[in-house]
Amino acid sequence: MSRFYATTPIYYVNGKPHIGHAYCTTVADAAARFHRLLGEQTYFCTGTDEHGQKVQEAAEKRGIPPQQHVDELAEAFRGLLPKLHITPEQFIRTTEPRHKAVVARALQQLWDNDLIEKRSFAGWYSTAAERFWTEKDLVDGKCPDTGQEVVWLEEANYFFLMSRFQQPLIDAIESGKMRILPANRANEVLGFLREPLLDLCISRPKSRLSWGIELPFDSEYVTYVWFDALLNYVTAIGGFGAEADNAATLGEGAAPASGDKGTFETWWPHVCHFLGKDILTTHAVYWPTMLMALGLEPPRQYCVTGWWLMDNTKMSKSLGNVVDPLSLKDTYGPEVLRWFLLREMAVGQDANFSEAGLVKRNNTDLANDLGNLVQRTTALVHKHFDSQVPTLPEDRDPSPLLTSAIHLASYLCGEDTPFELTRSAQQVWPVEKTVDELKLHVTLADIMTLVQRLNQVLASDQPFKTVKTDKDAAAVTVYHALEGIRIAANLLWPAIPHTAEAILERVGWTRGVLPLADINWGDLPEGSAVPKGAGLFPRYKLDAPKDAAKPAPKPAKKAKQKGLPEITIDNAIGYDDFAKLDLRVGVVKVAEPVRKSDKLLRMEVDVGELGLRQVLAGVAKHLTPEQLVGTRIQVLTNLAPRKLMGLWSQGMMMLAETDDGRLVPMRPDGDAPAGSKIA
RNA sequence: GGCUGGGUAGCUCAGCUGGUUAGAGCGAACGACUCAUAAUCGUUAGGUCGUGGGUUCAAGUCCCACUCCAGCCA
Repeated sequence: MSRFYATTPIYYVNGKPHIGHAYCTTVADAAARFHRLLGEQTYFCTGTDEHGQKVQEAAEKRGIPPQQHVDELAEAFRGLLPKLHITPEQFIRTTEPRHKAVVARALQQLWDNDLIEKRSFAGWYSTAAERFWTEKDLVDGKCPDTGQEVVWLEEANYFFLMSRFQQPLIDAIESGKMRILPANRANEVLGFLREPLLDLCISRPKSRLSWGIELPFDSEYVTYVWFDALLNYVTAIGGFGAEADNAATLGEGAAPASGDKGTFETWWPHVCHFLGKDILTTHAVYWPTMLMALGLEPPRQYCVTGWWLMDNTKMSKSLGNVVDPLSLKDTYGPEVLRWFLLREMAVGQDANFSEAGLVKRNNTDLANDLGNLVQRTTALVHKHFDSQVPTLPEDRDPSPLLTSAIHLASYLCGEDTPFELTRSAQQVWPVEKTVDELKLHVTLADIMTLVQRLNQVLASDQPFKTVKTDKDAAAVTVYHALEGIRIAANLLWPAIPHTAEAILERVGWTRGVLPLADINWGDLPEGSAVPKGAGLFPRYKLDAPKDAAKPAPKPAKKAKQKGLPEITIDNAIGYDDFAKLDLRVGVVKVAEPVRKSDKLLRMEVDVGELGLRQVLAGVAKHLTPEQLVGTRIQVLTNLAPRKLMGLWSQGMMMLAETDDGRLVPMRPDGDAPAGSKIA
């Protein structure tokens, strides 16, 4: 059985989590889940990087010990995961004793094998940038990055002899042993490796940096970020003697499951490192050479993700263009955010982030296509099939289009079934292929073609019609539609896990999410109960940006119909404009004159679920309080509140104004209760 | 400055080893339907495939130059 060990970078705790962290982790989570669907044994680890100067300084600034400082920040990162429905097997922190022990053992081994050397080194040091510069790097004698003063500093440090592994690394990449996706990133690394590879400085004197892991062979130094951070990938799965510590720290059940050869060999090198393109060199050059020096295989696979842009520039605090996309999870829910992140961005490329884009993805993919499909299908079951999965009648074959949907599903699941390609599905790949290539956006698009095909089937088979004349025919369509939904939901589980599980229940499936190999069309048990429920994905409307260039108002459509006179509407509004109005039936509970006003009446109006609203209306000359109390009126409830005569008005009473200036309240006919929407 | 990749319909992009009228999604327009969350289904979109040369019976698809953009490195 093949294995898949997914990692994210361990995130540096010098700030709060942002969309970049969330994205990379979400992709890794979804990829791990997809591999689980493929029947592979998977392990997924993320965590935090907690040493270094910036952390040390931040803690000093707050006047608290660094450990306390990082404990708090690590929690911010760890706490984000469940909010995004991300479920790693492990969360690792570099300040944990088990990890420090691994780092010490690894460094000692390299020292013993003469792969680490002490060298003295001199250069212009910039405190602000935390690094040395050469003479020609300097700009006007100052740090080229920060523009701050630099000082000439001479110090001895320890160097990892990385240069010795240049050729083995090139070979590993070119032979495909170390696979970097997307491919252009591999070229980038190879380009970097055309130049001579230098040795890597891996230490800092304690005088400059105390918050780090001490070198086992020189207590005057701590190790700098590389060995400290990158080795977490090995610690997490029990390398360098961490098995016992892991089991003790994580608990037996939570530690990586041991295979026949022990935990570390179980997972290494079946790893896929997910990372942003900004840390490609450290992961694809420093890290594999470190592993080679330690006698280990280089990582098998990398997935390099792009950046989310705002208005085509990188999101950055200094640019002030950060609207904290993460907060959108609170507005629209984690599943919608996950869907947007996974579906909108081609893995490896940059993409633009916008709330409008997220809303659009939600509305078109999730609400219109998927959610509505579930809704319309189960509605038929409730109306005509006693809320049970219909029984398939004998001797009735599915329609050709329905058959193609069935074939499409099994094709996605990996069977070599031919199916008819249509205009909207010209190219579809088996899930296994696109997941292997980590083109998850394509995987999701392909699965959605199944959803679209099912909508086509309903339009063409018309079960809502045939159910009246030929119930067996309707039963065939509805049964298979439910089955198609069940399989689509199963396949979508890696992206939208909670929703997928909810959909499975909705179609009467109780066996949960299955691996692809166990998905068989027709397993949905006839007669199982189909529960009722509300819509899965609400549609959202987003106000158009104020400054957006408004398209020229279109001339009103001319209604062409025989016998209907043509009219021209100069000030026509679209349905969307109308839909902005929240008109409700209200029941007047209290009505009284407003002091010092001969026009205004103050009312308290019950508008059902919206509660009691205070409404002021200028009708005192036309109506008495007695004519209003206890009666029903129409209220516009989402008009911006306004103060009149010192009193807030939280709604507008709808009135007809006659030519002679009388005001007549609009009274709802019938018995619609308070709060009913008027449309 | 060096290296790499890219400039294809309003937007986002597919177009493998050169070969019938250059494709999809979104948006837009029009039509159909009414089971459903005003949703769904269908039809339509004529874009000098960055610019200029070249190879070829034939180039978005190969070669050269130029230009613009992005990334990596220094």
